[in-house]
This record gives sequence, C-alpha cells and structure tokens, in this order.
Amino acid sequence: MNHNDGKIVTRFAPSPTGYFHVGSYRTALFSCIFARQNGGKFILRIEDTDKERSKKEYEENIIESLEWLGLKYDAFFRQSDRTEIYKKYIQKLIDSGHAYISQETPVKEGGSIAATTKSTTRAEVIRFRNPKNKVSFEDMIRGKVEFDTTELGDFVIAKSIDEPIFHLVVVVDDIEMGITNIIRGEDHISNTPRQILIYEALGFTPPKYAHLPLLLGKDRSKLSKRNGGASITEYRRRGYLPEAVVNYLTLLGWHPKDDKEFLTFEEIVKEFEINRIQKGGAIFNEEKLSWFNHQYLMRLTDQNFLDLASPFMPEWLSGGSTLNKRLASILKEKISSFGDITNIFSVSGELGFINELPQYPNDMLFWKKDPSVANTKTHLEKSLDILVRLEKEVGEYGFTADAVKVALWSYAETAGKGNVLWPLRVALTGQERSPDPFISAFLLGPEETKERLNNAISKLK
RNA sequence: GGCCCUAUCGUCUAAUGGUUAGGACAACGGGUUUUCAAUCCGUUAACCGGGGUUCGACUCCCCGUAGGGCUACCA
Repeated sequence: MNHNDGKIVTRFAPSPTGYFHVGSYRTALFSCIFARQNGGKFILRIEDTDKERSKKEYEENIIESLEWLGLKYDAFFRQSDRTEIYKKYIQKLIDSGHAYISQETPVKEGGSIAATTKSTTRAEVIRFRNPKNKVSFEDMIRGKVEFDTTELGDFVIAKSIDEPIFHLVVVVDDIEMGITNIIRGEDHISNTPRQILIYEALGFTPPKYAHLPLLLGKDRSKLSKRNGGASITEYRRRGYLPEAVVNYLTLLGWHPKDDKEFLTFEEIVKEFEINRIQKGGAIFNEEKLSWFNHQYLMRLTDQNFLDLASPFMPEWLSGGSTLNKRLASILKEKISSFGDITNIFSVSGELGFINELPQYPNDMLFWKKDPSVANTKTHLEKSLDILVRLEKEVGEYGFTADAVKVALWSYAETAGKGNVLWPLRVALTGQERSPDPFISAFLLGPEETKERLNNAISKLK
C-alpha cells in the first residue's frame, strides 16, 4: 500500500472552497520544498468531500495558481474520485469494531453550530469509537505535543458509507499515497490526535508531522480576504512576479542562515531546514512584498521587462517601438508591480503626459527662484531654438535623451539650471513631477516637443 | 468556557548562557538632483511580567499575562 519506496512523500491538500490564497500557497511551498530537498515526491490532493462548499472553479484556480507560481507536483488526486477506497476503509473500521453506525438524536434549534450551518443533519452517521487514549506526537517544528483524546468523544468519520468526511479521508489518503511527512498549517494541530487514532485503529504508524505557523492579517488573526490577504490570482492580476511572491512568502517563518534575502527556488531548496522554521505566526506585510517585487523588476532586462509588462501597457503605447524600449528603464524604477502601469499612464499619472498634455496654469511655468515672465519666455525660446537646431543636425532618430541633454546643458548651466529646466519640464509635461525634460523630450519626439514649447511660449504673451 | 500552540524594534527576523541585542521592510533626517522617484549615508525603535536555576540569562524551568488556533454530520 505504501508506495513511497522509502522516499519522502509530502502532499498539499487544499479544499476547493475559495480562491487560492497566499496562506495556502505558503503551506504548499514548504511542503514541496521539503520533498524536493529530500529527493522525494510532492502530491497535490484536492479535498472536495464537502459537496456543498466545493466548486470546480476553485479547484481550477488552485491548479492555475500553482502553475503560475511554478510549483510542480508529481501526482494529482481528487477525493471525490476515490469514494470506493474510503468505503473499503470505513467498512474495515466497522468490521473491526473501531467505528459504528450511530443513531442520532435531532439537534435542538437555537445556538448550536449544527443548527446554524447548512449541512443536512442525518438520522444516522458513522462514528469512530474513541479509545480515549492519551496521544502524543513529535512535531518537526514544535517538538512533543500531547493530547488527551477523551473529550473528543466518538467523532463522526462519515455521513454514510458513501460520504466520508475530513478525518477519515485524510488518513486513508495519506496511507494510500504513502505520505511520510505531513506539512500543514498550525490550524490542523488539534486535528492531529483524531487522525492518529484512526491510523492506530487501521493498524498503521502515523507519519511525521510539521505544523507551520499561521500567516496572519494586520489584526493578527488567521489571514483571510477580510484582513488583507488576497488570492494568488489577485496578485497575478495586479502584476506581481511569481518569483517575488515565492521569495517573500518563503521568508515568512523561515530564512537562510545568513542575512540573504534574495533566493531562487533552487537556492531555497538547497538551504531549507525544516527545524529552523519559526514557531510563531507571521503577519503578511504587503509593503514588503511590494518592495521585493520592485527589486525583482529592477533585475529584469529591459526586454524581459517589456515582454512581461506588455499586457498591462495602455493601448496607445502599442507594439515594441523604440519608445517602449526607452520607457522600460524609466518605468521599471517607478513602479512596484505591473499593475501600477495603468496609473502611471493615466492623465494625472507621471507618464500620462506622453499621450496627452495635461492642462496647466501659466504660472506653473515659472521657476520659484525666478518667477519672471520675460525670463521664462526667453529661456523657453532659447531652448526651442537649441532643439530645432539639434533636430536638423541629428534627425528624428538622433533625438535621444542624451543628445537633448548635451545640446541644452551648457545653456542651462550658464542661465541657471532651474531657470531653464523647470519651464521646459512644465511645457513638455504639464506636471511638477515627471521624468527630467531630456527624457521627456525624447519620449515625445522632436515634433511634439517643438509644438509643446511653442504652445507654452504663446501662453506667456 | 475547554484543549492546544505561541511570545525580541510597528512588521519579518538574528542571537542557541557571557553581544554596545544584529539585519531587512516601514518611518524619520540628510547628501545628490531642475521636480518626483531611484540611489547613498544616517537616526528613531524590541528582549510581555514575575519568580526560580546559574558566577552570569533574550536564551533553561515554573507561574502569570497577552495573542492565536481548534472546539461541525467544513476542511
């Protein structure tokens, strides 16, 4: 039955009852890392025994998210395909007297949990006959954990012979799949004694357990959409890089021995030590994720950056033009995820001026240290002059940011950099916060640059 | 309430009985700059409390306290 050939086998067993979450992903990640580092197998198992809450859509979302994040599994199972297997085990437990069919007295209305959930209350369920032992296990992260199972009572393991529930299916599958190490969230720690009891009743030795600290929201409760935890799909949609998400999440509860923060999946697998995982829960901090993402963005080559960013680029910036190429390095340092691109190119955004010159009041053209109409006009006219000559000399393709800078620089230095460059910035971008005027002129091209300068000059009459 | 887990800067964490308690994010200040960003430099900021053990505790033990998880015919 145990088909692990002495190898490490781990599994990730999500229930498809919601969009795949960063917290779940972190669990999957640690589980996978452990398998990889031991040359073992990593299994994905969809736990969809709750027919009311499980949805195909969510299962697809789990699979798709894992793929996006580059997490590969060696085998895939779905519990709803395995009813016959569970049936066999339930029967075995009944036959051996470890479980029995229990006649239920109807639950009273008002306040009880059963009354407030949608689940159907059966007249008859299958309960595990609790031997009421003391159970203990050696957690790989926490050390010895001990429970008295008496108060657990005879817990339900199936609604009927065809409808097993959580504790039973988990144990059966972990046995059948030869799982050697169960790595899961701390929220399962109190489920462990019940599951160990089932192992023992079935005559199997429980695997090793590692209960990961929980990922917490800002309010320190278990991370959920309510308290700041978004789905993986959400981060994908917002234009995060999977590598950055993986890197950041790994560092929540674990870190390499040195202070290194940037690690590839391969490096993580190499350096990972499960017994050095933190015991306390960690708050998921999106600010730091953003910082990580920005760092990863900065490490991309311009071409890679553009390829990945292209789905997020506005329509008017279509297709691999030189404009896009020059934009890459500027854009990269200004955004923390591709999702920021939409904003930055909006009319009020920092680079929105490329598409459309925002309206600006005339006095925005004046440099604060020399707010003179006559001087400002002179500087603009002179700049225009210089740029017209430059274009004649180098043509449209030579009209680069560097060329513009070289052309304007000596005049700017003699007349005062702020005096010349500030009006120029405003004339070209209509904004106080923008890339420098050389880059702006280049991005706009010579024609548009000339037009905007003329426009500004005429405003000063 | 019961059972279980946890506890170092605001956050993620280092320290494995002897350190000026270190790093990163954030915040703040400064340099640079025509603006913003980026970058560089710097600053602020923590051992939950009380008992032990010990020559010596952030480190070990106990008790509190606080936070969290579980407490379903969910997973």
